[in-house]
Amino acid sequence: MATSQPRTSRAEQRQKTENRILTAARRLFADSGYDRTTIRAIAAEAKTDPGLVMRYFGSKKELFALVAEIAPDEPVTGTPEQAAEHLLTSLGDKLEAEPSATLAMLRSMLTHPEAAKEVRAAVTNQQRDAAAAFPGDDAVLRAGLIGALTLGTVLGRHLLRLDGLRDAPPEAITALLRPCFHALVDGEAEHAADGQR
Amino acid sequence: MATSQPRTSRAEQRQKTENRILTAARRLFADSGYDRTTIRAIAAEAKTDPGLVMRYFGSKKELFALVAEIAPDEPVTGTPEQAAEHLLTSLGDKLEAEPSATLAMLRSMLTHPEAAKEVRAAVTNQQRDAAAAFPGDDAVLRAGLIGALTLGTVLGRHLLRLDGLRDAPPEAITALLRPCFHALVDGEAEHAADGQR
DNA sequence: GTCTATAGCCCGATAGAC
DNA sequence: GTCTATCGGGCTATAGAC
Repeated sequence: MATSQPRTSRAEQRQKTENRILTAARRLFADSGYDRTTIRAIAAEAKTDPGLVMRYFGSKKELFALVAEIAPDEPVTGTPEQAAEHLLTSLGDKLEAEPSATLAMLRSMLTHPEAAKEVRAAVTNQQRDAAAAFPGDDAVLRAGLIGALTLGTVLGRHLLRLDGLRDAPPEAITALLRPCFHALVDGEAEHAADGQR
Repeated sequence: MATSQPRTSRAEQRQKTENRILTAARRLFADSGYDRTTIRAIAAEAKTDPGLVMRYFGSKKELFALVAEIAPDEPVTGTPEQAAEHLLTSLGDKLEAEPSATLAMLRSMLTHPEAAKEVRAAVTNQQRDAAAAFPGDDAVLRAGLIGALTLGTVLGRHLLRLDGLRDAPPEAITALLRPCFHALVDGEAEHAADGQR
């Protein structure tokens, strides 16, 4: 009547397998993007079989949606100067280490429509409330530019691994971009091509 | 002995078909990236059949390599201020209209290794000789940042189509980025997080 | 030369054995 | 519950009919 009690129960074993699958999926999606990552490869890296992956997570699309995510940024508030510093700090964090869940999303954003939607939504969100903290009537454009610059810098560091960007200390990069961000927040475009300020 | 002379010779007809294939391939690669673009779809859009596409261009990889390209930027020279203005003008051109050959490359750069190599090479090239025109010992990093910012802005406009960036006049964007570029060229990082300049 | 038919492969997903 | 075998379908690439 009494069932034997193994050292690791079935439930525990299943949990471990699920976690191995999730970790493998995150890594492979981040490395190769949605299309080039196969259920078979995920199963192999997680040391299980493709059938289990499908059984646990339903479909490749669902698995991607589960492991790829962009952590929402903290809302931007305060004076323009505080907003700029906040955005710089946030960029510094992304440069320090971007979780592979985010890299999976970024890697796929140009070719997987679902990922494109997520990235657009994340940037647009941040853009909307950043713009509210900026003076001037082209605040949305300037906030969008900050989003684009941030994205370009993160891409250059983690995905394209450009010279210099690849291994510079995050503070060196944010220090260099500080004048950029403050200029964009304040909205002081310079008009002359030849006069220097 | 004399062969009849049709109004459009076989050679002309073939030329026209090849051109239709090339145009279709550029458009589809730019829209959907390397993996999601199929030879079948290219043939359908060019109003031919997949066999001919393969016959004319050998393989999907070769066709992509033929139609996707990044036009090399003009070399950066002159004083730091001139270099900054040159890079801004170059960015303005890319914002005005990016050829679909380039968009095809950019669309695929995160998931197709060949495209990644090409984009890296293009950025690194520009970065190298830009750095030579900059003062300071972290010139390579600053030049790399300008490359990353440029890439982010172009991506935001043409591929992600972010609010504001999508339809702003190029001059409005370059005007806003002018202080950024000049600051990065000169290498005047601001150090204090709380003091404003 | 142009196009049709299909080979050969790998995929995501499923059914059923254990 | 876990895993194996396989289905149905899409792809690139090729072979052969016209």
